Amino acid sequence: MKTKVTLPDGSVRSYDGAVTAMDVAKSISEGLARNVLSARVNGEVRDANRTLPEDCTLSLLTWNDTDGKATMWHSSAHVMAEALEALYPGAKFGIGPAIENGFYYDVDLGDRSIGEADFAAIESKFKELVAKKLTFDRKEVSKADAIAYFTEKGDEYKLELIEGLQDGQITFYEQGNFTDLCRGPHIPDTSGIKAMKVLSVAGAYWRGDEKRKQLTRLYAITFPKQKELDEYLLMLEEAKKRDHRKVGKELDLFTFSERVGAGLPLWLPKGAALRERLINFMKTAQEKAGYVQVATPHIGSKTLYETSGHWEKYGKDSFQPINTPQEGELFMLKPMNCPHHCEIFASRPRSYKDLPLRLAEFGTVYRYEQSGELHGLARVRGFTQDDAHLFCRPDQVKEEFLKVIDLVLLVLKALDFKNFEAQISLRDKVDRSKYIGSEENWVKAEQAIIDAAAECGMKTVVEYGEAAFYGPKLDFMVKDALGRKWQLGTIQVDYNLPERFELEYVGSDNAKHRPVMIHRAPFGSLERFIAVIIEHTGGRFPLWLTPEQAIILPVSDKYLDACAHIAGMLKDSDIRASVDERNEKVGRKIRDAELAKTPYMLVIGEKEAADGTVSVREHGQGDLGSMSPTAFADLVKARIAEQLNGRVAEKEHKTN
RNA sequence: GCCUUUGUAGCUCAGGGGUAGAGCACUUCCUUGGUAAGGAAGAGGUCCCGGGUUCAAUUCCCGGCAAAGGCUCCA
Repeated sequence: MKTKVTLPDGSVRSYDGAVTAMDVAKSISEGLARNVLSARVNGEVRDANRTLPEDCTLSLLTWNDTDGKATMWHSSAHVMAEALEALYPGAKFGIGPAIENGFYYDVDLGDRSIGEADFAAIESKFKELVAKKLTFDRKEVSKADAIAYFTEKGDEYKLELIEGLQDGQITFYEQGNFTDLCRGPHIPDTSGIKAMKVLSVAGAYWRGDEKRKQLTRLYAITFPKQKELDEYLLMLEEAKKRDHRKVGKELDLFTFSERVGAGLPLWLPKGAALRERLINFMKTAQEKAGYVQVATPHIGSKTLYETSGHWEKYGKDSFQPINTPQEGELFMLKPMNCPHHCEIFASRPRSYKDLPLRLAEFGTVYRYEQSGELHGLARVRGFTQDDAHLFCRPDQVKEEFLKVIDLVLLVLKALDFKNFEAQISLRDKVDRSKYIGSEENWVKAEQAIIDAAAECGMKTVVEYGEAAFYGPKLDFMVKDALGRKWQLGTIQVDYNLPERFELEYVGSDNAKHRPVMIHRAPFGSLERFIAVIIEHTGGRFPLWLTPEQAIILPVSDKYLDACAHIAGMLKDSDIRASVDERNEKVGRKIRDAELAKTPYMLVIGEKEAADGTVSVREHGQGDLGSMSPTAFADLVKARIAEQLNGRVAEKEHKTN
């Protein structure tokens, strides 16, 4: 018998008799064999020490492969479980998968609990086990034997998992003193695990069901080198430094108050001004794109939300209605702007010539979020959407999508997001019972979205079954500077509300027609959007957006008058600048301005005061030399113009 | 809402059964200094809130509230 193996580079190797992936690795090089964690055989990831089929394609997976990492983390989860079983006898185990960064294991400790203080003990037990160079032995077992094993052990979670499996497809993996129900694959042995850290502990419902028991979920990560763990921990520190809650406080942008209430942000002057700039940016762009601005109140009659259907669907999970003292009328804090906008559409007869009608409002809405769900500005209970509703004819959907996409791209460019993709959410391919609206309209709209996205040449993924019941949608996902994913802008087609509000327009045929409604919010919400740009930029906002564009630093208070004069000139050029009048040395003023992330510092001393120049220093760059105030103003304006056209970003990146 | 952790000066944090500390920020004074921290003095606290144990609680216990990390949910 011969085994024929095709490697990723296309080369074919032939072996006598049965071989494993590990054998193949050894035949290539000892070094490779040491690094092999698992293998992809005919597309399936398997243990490296399993016998290969006679004819197969093989990729040897190491730490450099996502699947290789996942194998090591999954094996690490088993070892951590063994450690937990040793430290907490009688613990029962749920599931322990590898995740994007590391792994976790869900465990039922009975009435015991694990806190951060216990991490060290778990880590040292883990290291002790790993040092034994444990191997993972795969065993195929019958369903009856599997049930017998875990009945004996008294682990009802594993028994429940086994129940869902087919006899003949059940495998156990055994390492050291620990045997687990597991599909595999696993690493050859634990000698490659050189560093381990328990990261956090949290509660997690068994099978994600809040009605079932809450298990203790222990998150951890392992690495093949201590240095890599150190780097990972350093990266986590970096992310912490960019945390919008921390940066927001440092830059005096916003705050929260217990007395005002959780999840209700208070915008400080600098933050409020930054918000205003974003709003004005969007307003200007929307005006150019043919939107009209409307304004509606913060509450609306409960009847309005009964009409829209929101009351029935979300009423229980909303802030409860407020009532009037005399008449007992019920009002809702508005959770969304669309019902109000529908009423504006319905306020008078509409002709097809009026369409598309684009109603825009920076509308503040209030949504109840569970207390545990609140998170800085990213998840709040009161927030302002850059909302608009487009009422159009079915044949205008694509054109409107194109225009909205343009708007979103403008935003992404102005904020220096280069890494993004569009997700198109369509109907379930099979089950169409839950969707409202005619087949014809859906087909048309889905095609319109796909075409519009294609025409813009965006990186796009299509998800079937992700559409809302009322229409298909397109969401923008961006990656920030640390590679974390965020969902920002959204564009959604809605067939439901026009129906419920019985919206109509008169067509060219003089008959009544139902308009299509499109919800869209390029920022999503200002709160969330600002949170994302803070974390993306680390607080070093684009020049056009930043709170203070320049700070003027007198070398001594003899030059305060000269500084005031420069400040006035800059103000006339619409540049945001102030004078640091403190009785400190320039070195100190520069340091503070650098820490405050002020883009430009203008030093004024004897020389500048005499010849009317400014000595310019750029944040993070250092001294740029001196120039006239006008030249500086021009420089700032040119920078801003470039940023708003989206070109400066790439340039800056190259010089960095 | 649930699990784990946390709550001490404006900020970052130390401390601990006998009514409290540091650095930065702040105020005043000295200093007038040229590209990342000049010096000195001073002021500032309901130790998150409520209850309990104790001769005595900021510290220990219980209950709230808020925050952090998760889970669940999300128009």
